[in-house]
Amino acid sequence: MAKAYNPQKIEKKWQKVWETKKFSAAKDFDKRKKFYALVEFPYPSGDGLHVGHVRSYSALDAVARWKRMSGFNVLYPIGFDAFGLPTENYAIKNKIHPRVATDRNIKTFTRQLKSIGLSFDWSRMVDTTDPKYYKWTQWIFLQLYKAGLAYRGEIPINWCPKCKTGLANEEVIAGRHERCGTVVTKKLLKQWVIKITKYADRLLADLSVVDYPERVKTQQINWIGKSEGAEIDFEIWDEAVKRFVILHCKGGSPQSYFYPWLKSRLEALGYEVEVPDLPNPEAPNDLEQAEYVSQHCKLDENTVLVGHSSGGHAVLRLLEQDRKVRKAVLIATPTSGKFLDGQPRPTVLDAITRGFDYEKIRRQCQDFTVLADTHDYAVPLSDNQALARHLDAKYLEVKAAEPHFLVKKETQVFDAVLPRLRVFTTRPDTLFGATYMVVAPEHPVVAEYLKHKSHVQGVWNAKEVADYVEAARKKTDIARSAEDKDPSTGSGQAKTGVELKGLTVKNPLTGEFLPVWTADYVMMGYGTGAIMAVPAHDERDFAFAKKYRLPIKPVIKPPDVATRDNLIPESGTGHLATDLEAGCWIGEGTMINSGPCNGLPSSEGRKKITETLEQRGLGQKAVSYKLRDWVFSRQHYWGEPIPVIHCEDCGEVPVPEKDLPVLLPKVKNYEPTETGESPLSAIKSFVNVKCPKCKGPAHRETDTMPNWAGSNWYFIRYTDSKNARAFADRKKMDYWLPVDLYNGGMEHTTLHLLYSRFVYKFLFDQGLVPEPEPYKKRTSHGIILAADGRKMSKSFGNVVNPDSIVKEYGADTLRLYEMFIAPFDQMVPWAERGVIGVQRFLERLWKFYGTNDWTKKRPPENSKVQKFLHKLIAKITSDLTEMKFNTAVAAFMETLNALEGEEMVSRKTAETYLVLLAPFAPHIAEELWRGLGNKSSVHQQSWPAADEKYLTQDTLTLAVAVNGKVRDTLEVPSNMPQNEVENLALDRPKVAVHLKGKTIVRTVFVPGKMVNFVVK
RNA sequence: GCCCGGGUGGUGGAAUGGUAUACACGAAGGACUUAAAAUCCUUUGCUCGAAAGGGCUUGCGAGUUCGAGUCUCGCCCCGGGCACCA
Repeated sequence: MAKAYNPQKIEKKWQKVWETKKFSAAKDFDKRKKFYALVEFPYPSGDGLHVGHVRSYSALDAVARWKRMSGFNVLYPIGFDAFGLPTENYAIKNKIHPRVATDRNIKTFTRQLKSIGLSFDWSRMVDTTDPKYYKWTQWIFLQLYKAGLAYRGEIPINWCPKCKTGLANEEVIAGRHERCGTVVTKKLLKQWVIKITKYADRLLADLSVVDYPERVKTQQINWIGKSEGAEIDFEIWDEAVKRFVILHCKGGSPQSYFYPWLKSRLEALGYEVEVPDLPNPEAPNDLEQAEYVSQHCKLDENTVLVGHSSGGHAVLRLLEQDRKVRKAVLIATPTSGKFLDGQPRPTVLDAITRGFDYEKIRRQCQDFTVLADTHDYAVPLSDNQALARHLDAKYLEVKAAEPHFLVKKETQVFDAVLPRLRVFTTRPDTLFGATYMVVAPEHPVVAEYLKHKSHVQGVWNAKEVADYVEAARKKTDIARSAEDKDPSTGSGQAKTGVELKGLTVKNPLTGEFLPVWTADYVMMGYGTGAIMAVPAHDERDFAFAKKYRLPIKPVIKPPDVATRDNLIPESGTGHLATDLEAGCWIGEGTMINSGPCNGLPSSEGRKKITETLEQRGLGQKAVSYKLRDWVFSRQHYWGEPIPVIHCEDCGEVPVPEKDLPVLLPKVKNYEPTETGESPLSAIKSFVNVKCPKCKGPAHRETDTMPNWAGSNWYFIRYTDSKNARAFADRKKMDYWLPVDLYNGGMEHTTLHLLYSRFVYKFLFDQGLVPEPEPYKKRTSHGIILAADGRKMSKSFGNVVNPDSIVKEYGADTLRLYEMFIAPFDQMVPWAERGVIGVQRFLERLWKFYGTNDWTKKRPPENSKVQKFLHKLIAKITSDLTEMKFNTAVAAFMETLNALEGEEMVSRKTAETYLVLLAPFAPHIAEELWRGLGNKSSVHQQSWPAADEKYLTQDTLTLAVAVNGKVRDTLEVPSNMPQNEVENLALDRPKVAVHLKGKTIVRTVFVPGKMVNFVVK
């Protein structure tokens, strides 16, 4: 067997054998213990497989093969994540249908993957663009929809002007689209959004039960961004308001429903409140009730009139009869007489029939608020809307605590009666230091202000505010944050903003009046979109206050500067010296200028102030997350159609499950449009459908899903990839899930990894999957850079195609090299000259097996060889466990080097070596194994165990050191007692030289390692 | 700015607080060859020395320890993530 090593020939040969024998097929319900190894399935781009794919796939292939040999029933599947922009762009550019391009690319990828000898179970292959697959992607969407976790909202979203599509927050990296690098802008679009935020806390908490690398966990923790603090309400001050008169509903009384609660809350804030006992509550007469109020209550231009349901009619009637009031609030007041529950209410109907002179009413009061309940059982929303229109009122639509606001505590009513600005802060302890407020330009209070509502002294700078809001809307995120450094301080940012002149709020604890600003350094999407600015203790507020000469009021005294004790704040941030010079201290300290809290440590003040606010109903503990809801719409062709139909009468109607999948139609033109509409919207036969509910005319949703939709759950499908009745059989899921080992790229940490954890948790809540976490263990490979240190990219022309390496060196060389090149989780530049080292190793291995005559009887091998072998068994086993593939390959090389120098290597040793090598270099191991005359495959051998007796040495090389410096080494039997070793060591001339004239004060003996003399 | 990684020969890298530089690439010298490639052998951290041998060395500076690449503190540099998140 002196043939030359010809990898191309033997690799093809064995790949064929393995495929026909189905060595890598996973067996459902097998009695062996299961092991599910998963790699992120590739996106089949036109560029073909990348050496980066090979790195993680061959590493996990080694693990999968090793696990099989260790007696596990291994599932190591593969598939293709084929929907998405790259294919669509490629198709547009080359005028090929994406379907055709995808099929072609999948074919290429399959050929390439197979050429590497990866032991995937190809029978379970999935393709996310296959209707049999995406039927279930759509089905999962419908489950989310039914659970109220998918909704359509008109929100400003990230928009890529180049790809002409909306993007999720996670797809924007440093203000740019992660795929094409274009600067992302904002666009107001009606979008499908998934409420991933509802799972924020669990996604965070369950990170403690999974085995993920620390860097992955931290990235997810930061992305979810939980902050604990408080929400605090600042009353929007109207100095004209002095008293409230509350008129109850039909069947009510001053003691019923929310009236006593509302009364006491308002009184606590210093307002006069009257809740008259209206006559004939069971059969209210608006004229009679208005007359009663007119006579018994004090109504003037400092009064706010509040009417609940039929009480609202009395309010309207009073105004109609020339009573002037400051403000009127109408809560769920009927106007059409069409009651949703169809119950008769004749006296209420009388009032409606009499009608109201809205023009006259509007003259009596400048400020109307209409509060509607979205799940009212009696008053339709349209009644409230009509009323708001007639009165030019501020219109609020809320979901009441109980339908029609019939409950003891109704915060929504309180909010409507007494408008307040709610802020979120992590530092309630600095409440006494708030000197102004800032709201995001998108905050509703700004729009109200511009509409001349919710203010008192008048709107003095409407144009300035409107211009600012418009400018902020147009700015990209990059432009917002690139407003860069303040030249005066070198840090902080030159923030912009304008005051909403005429708008004032009241500090709930101090009663101080504070101006309100709008500035784009406050984000609408975080917290409440409004902050209390504490310039003395927040760098951003500080910079803003300095620029606009707003007052700065210190309320936290930093720890003692003179002693420099306790200078590190709890948060770990802040640099005392510079902060103090700047006049801004963001750390902890002692409270000053804070009334009853003076002298408290700030951490305690936080608790005390929150409690005080809670007691007075002016605030509460709150948690805020940076995580945003997941924008799920894409205005593109090559994606899963969102299975929803819009009907003029029924509104949004989900496609019935029996009608799934909603097939992607064949179209001529799949280029994205300028308008933000999907190209599907031009396909009449697709768009125009019958409503599944009422059979009336309706149209289909034309947005498609993002590329992450199909990859959310693909690992579930692998357990039962051909199931036509369910997304997977529950018994099979119970057997295979969760994934035991999942390897993928760091770039997916806050995308695919987070999304799929969320979807899996959701499915778990629906009782559809067996566990709350999909992946037991996650590992991450480092990316392979090009030789020039840049990212491999077609545009740089530095991409290495694995085909050429396989052709020149063989798949085994490529596999071993990629494992050898660096630690698995570390990024590394490709260096082709290093490939030769691995190839030389395989050539030497080939020669070693070819030149020994293994058929001849050989004498028993010496224990030295046994030791090499068992050391190798132990090393390879532990390296596979710890995914240290680079040192495993080094160990194979080392051991071969050692064996080459030995005369007596038994056939058994030679065989075991190949068994160990089989997971790493499967082809050559198989060829040499069969060359030794074995009939069965090397891959079906069981994994050897290292024998302890060969791992211990009978002689050891000990280091002899003087004062920690090694001076000599000593060859001794491993069981030699300490005193004999010491005596031996003392006799060594090299040691003696350093001991001469000194006294030994101590001797340190480390068994098996060294002896150290400490001398003076 | 904040949060993670990381810094070891010419290069990729190895090292449970115990002989730093395994394994490999590259380089130099040699063998084989008419020659080259391939292969094999030798050398290869720096430095002083003819040699024996000595000194120095894991980004920098301190500390703990009999002993530190490894642990602690401060600083510098590189990579990644987040980025006005209140």
